[in-house]
Parts: sequence; C-alpha cells; structure tokens
Amino acid sequence: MELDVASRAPKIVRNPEASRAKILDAARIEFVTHGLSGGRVDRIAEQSGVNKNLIYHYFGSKDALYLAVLERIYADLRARQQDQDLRGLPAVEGMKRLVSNTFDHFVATPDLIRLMSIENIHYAEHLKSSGSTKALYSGLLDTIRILLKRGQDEGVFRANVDAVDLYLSISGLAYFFLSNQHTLSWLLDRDLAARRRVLKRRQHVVEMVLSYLTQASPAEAAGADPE
Amino acid sequence: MELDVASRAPKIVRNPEASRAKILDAARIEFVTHGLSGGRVDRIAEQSGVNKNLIYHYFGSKDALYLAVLERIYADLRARQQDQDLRGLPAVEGMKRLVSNTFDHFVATPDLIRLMSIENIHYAEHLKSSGSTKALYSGLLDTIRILLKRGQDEGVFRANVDAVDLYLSISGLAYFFLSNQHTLSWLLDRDLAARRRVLKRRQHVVEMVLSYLTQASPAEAAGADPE
DNA sequence: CGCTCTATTGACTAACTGGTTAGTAATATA
DNA sequence: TATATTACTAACCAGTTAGTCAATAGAGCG
Repeated sequence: MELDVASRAPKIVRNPEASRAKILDAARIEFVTHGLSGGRVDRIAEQSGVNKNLIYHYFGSKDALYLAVLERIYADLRARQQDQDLRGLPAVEGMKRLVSNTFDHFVATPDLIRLMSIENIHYAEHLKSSGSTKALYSGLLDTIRILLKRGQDEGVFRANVDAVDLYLSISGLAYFFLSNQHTLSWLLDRDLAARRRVLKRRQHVVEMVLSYLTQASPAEAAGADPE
Repeated sequence: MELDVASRAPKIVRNPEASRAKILDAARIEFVTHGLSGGRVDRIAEQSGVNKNLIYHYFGSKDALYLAVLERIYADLRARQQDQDLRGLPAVEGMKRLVSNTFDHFVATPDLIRLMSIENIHYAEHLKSSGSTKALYSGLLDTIRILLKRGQDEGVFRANVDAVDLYLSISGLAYFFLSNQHTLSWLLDRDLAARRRVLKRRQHVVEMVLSYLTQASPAEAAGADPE
C-alpha cells in the first residue's frame, strides 16, 4: 500500500484479440476513406489507440493489413449473402427478390463498394494474392442458374440467358449508381444519395432485369412459332 | 568566331506548349496508373523529361495538375460524344445506337473509367472545384429524352421512363463490367477482357435496355385497356 | 518464485515527397 | 541595344512515411 509517491504504473491492459480488432476496424475506416495509397499507417495507429509497431507485430506490413481488411469485408459479404432460400420460390418472385436483395446489400454496405473500386484501381493485385476469397460467387451464380432454369421451364423467362451476364447486369445497375454517386450527383445536378432517388432506382433496376427476362428473346421472336 | 575552347552552350530549347503537353501526357499516365494519392510528381517529371519545377511553374500543385488531366479527359469525352445525329433516327434504332455507342466509348477509353473511379474515391472533390465540366451531360440527356418521346409516340416504348434513370442504367451496365474487370475476372474465373466476352456483353446490354423500353410498363399492363 | 513467451511501447531511421530557392539563358519588348 | 519577361534547371528543404530496434512488463507455467 504505497500512497506516498504517485504510483506511475501505466497499467497496461493486455488483450491481443481486442487490439487486433481495434486495428482492423481503424484500418477499414482509413482505407475506405483514403484508399490504399492514401491510407496512413500512423493514422490507423492513432485512431485505434495502439502503438504503431503493434500493427506490424500483428499484420507485418501496410499491404498485408489492407489485405486483411479486404478479406474480412468479403467474408462478411459471404456470411450475409443468404440467397439459398430464394431457390425455392417461383421464378419471377425469386428473381425479383434476388435483384432487390443485391441492390439493398450494396446500399447497406458502402464500404464494400469503395473497397472494390480501390482494389480495381490497383488491378486486383491484393485480391489475387488472397487464398480465401475465390469461391465467393459460386453460390450466387448457382441460385441465378436455378431460377433461370425454373423460369424457362415455367415459360415465363426467355431462353439463352447467361448467368454471368445476368449477374453482371444486376450488380452493374446498382453499383454504378452508388460507386459514382459523387461525380454523377455533381454532373447531373441531382442528389443521388437522397432516399427517394435510391428507392426509385431500386424499382427501376428490378423492372429492367425482369423486363429483360420475361420478354421473348429476339431469336425466338424472329423464329416462326411463338407457341 | 571562337572555335578554340569547346563551346559549352547547352543549347536549351524553349518550347512552352510542347513542355506543357509532355507534362500533361505523363501526368495522365501516372494518375491513371497509380491513382491520385499513388501518383508521384517526381515520376511525372522523369517521364515527361522536364524539370520538376517546370510542373509547378505551369500547374502550381499536384492537385491542380490532376485537375488539368481530369478536365482534359472530360473535354475529350465531350468532343467525341456525337449523339446529335441519333436524334433523327427511329426510336428503336436510335436507342440501340445510343447504347452501343456508349458501350463502345467506354471500351475505347479505359483511362476515362479509371479516372472516374479515382475521382469518386476522392468524393469528386476536384471535379466540384472545376468550372468547365458541368454541362457535359445535358446534350446526352436531351437526346435520350427525344428518343424516349419518339418511341412513346410511335407506340413502341413504354411510358414513364425517367431519362436520368435510363442513362444510369445504360452507363452502369457497361461501366461495372469494365471498371471492375480485374476483381471480377478473378472472382468469376473468366477473362472479362477477352474480345469475345466484350462483344457478347455489348449485345447483352443493348438487349436488356431495349427489352425494358419496348415492354409495356407494369402500370399500363395492370390497367384495363391495352389498346 | 523464477522463467519464458509475447503483448506492448517509445524512440529511431532511411527513404521519400511535395514543394521551394536561387539562378541561367532564351525571347519578347521598348 | 538595354530591359523586362518567361522557360527552364540543379540543388535543396522541411515534413512525412513505412518500417525497425531495443526494451518493458503482464501472463502462464514449473
């Protein structure tokens, strides 16, 4: 019981998992906000409240830390992407839900969109050096294929739709609007982030995809018998 | 006439316009390749073959140089964007051409796509401080409105299509596929840059937009009399 | 308690980076 | 021809940046 001199024991708390998580959280904000080249390790250390060297202790390098952020956000995406339950629905209903779910998920996760853009600016070099992200889309593509097949069997969807092309369209219709909202809002003189705009866009995207799917393909239409 | 000592007159060539152009060309490559934060003024000086301070002499700062690059590529876009002649075409034909022209222009100008992504990573702050880029889209939107109106008058296009939404869809369907080709090629296990893929995508995009436009809108279809 | 492992830190550094300074020479102007 | 302006250069600078070193101190274990 020493109460005389100011007992300067800095009382360091040791909590490796919490430190790791704090670093990762701060890194995510930093890279999402400033990009990879613009992201600063010193700022990540400051924001996470840990010593800079701890970052190197746990992650090794700035690039490796960025990759960890990237992998985590892709893992979250995979975890949240519940499209399995759509496979049992009627084709039109299932596809409507798939499109709006994709749209909603993009809207809800702006970090994902920014990181994807950043990663493409860097030619996806980090993603390619990752072992854990590859199998992400197979489930979603399978769901698309199942719904496509059902719709064709039901006679409500056109034939000869490539699942990858359809996925690219569903994503692209939402992605561009969100990823480029800053330049577009300026150039088009509209606030694309406004709630009304987003909801309107959502409906437009669903309608466009469903219109495409439910219209007879040109090959069929050009052919002789439309049943 | 002194011909004794080696006459060491370094013979500096003065060509302000050429120097300015060389700087701008090198800067464009640098920023497109590495982004704004990743772009290095020293590298631009080295690549353009001029002294670094000349860059500051002409452009003032790294950011101002980046803005000059951005403004020039937008000016090129405006110059090349010839959609006026589409306004006289029949609606379906005109719209098909508009969609494929947009797609082709994106494919032909990857620098534009990368700079747009980079600018959005930076929240379009530089674009907003530019005086010269604002009126870029009004002509294109007018063309879309004219074709939309004609298509509705001809009875081949659906009603209640917002020109901005349609523009966002036309662009988005092409943009995402191109801007994210590095991550997508990896994740989907396909080479999206392959010529066949690009051509297939082009056709898919045209078909999707035209399907949407030529299908009766849900409001109409739900209504009583389909003519 | 003493030993080892590792979480954690502050101080440090070499290389880099945007930008500046001071000066030279070609060209325009009077 | 004298003078001012402008294109251009080499060297430099102060601040930053990713990454390192050496040391301290909890925690688990015998």
